[in-house]
Amino acid sequence: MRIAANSAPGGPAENEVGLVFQHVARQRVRALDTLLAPHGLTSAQVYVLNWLLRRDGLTQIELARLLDIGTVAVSGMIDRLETADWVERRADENDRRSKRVFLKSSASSKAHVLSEAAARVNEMSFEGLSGEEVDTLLALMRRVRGNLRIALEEQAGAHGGGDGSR
Amino acid sequence: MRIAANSAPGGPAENEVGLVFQHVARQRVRALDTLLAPHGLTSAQVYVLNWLLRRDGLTQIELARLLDIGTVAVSGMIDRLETADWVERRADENDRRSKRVFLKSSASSKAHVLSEAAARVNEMSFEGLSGEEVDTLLALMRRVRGNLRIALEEQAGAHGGGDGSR
DNA sequence: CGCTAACTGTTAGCATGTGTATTATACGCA
DNA sequence: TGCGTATAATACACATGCTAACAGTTAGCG
Repeated sequence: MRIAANSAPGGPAENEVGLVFQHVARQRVRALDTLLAPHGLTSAQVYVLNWLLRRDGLTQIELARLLDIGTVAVSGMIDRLETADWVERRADENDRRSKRVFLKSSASSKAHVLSEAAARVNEMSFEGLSGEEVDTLLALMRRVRGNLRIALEEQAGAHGGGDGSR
Repeated sequence: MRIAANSAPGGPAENEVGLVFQHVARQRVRALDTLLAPHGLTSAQVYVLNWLLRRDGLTQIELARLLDIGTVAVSGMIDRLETADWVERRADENDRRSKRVFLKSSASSKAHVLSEAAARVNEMSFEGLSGEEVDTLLALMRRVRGNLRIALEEQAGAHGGGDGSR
């Protein structure tokens, strides 16, 4: 099937730019999910577990900020991780609003699986790219992320916006 | 809050690489959704409409391939777009299994809104990057997408895999 | 102290994506 | 011709994200 080039008369080329970011992100999720499925884990869950491996006992709101998702999404994630016995919630001693999330041993013992899967997806992604190209790509992506972070804050603030839950 | 650098003892640096792709993709969705909400549209719906603006009457499976999602997801998308009266399904004359999706006038008349929103998100994303840097970034992203496309096919084929619905 | 505002987490309802299974149709080859 | 396979769309169940609304707790300030 042939698709018209970007400059098609009625076809906005801006759209294709957006799709490439969506596609890469989703492809990486699919690749990671496939690698993790035999262990009963998903990519999103592994992002949570990896932060906890670095820093056990994070509060849910700290996780939300690190993962750049809302507190509602974290709540659901921890529900599922807790049900599957990977983590447990414990009340914070100093602030009864907060709950801290701790890894259980079943999760800690899987640390190598998580790193290996992440490394494998990076290999798949960067096949044929030089180290320098990978560095360039990641540096540019981080600049884009920074741009969007600022722009989204302005966007939220502009229309009388929300509670800052993300 | 300070986060340990990538080389933290137990903390796999591979993970942070994955997150940057996830974050940029989600941030772009959020920015686009915010711009489109006043028009009663979402980013995913706009990706569909934009392809139809280029090529009206695509079948659902063609849309699935262009958007790199499964046929099930397309089915749901078109359900919602049809309910909101943006598009309509018509039976294919030559193949009674297929349904072709056509824009309704309410959608065609919004074409400029869609391009402007997409262009605005690109401005937000690429603020402060030179044209050359943007080209470099997009070229590298397309190479990554190509790598992952191949790797995912191998991954699917390797374990006795599926029906090729994506 | 007490009131108000901010913060943390959850519930409810929705959009978007996934995998698996099913139905209906089309096609290829004995 | 007819049987078996491939294809197109869908139903079902679930994971992940969102917004809005709420409850409980903390903190700030008169």
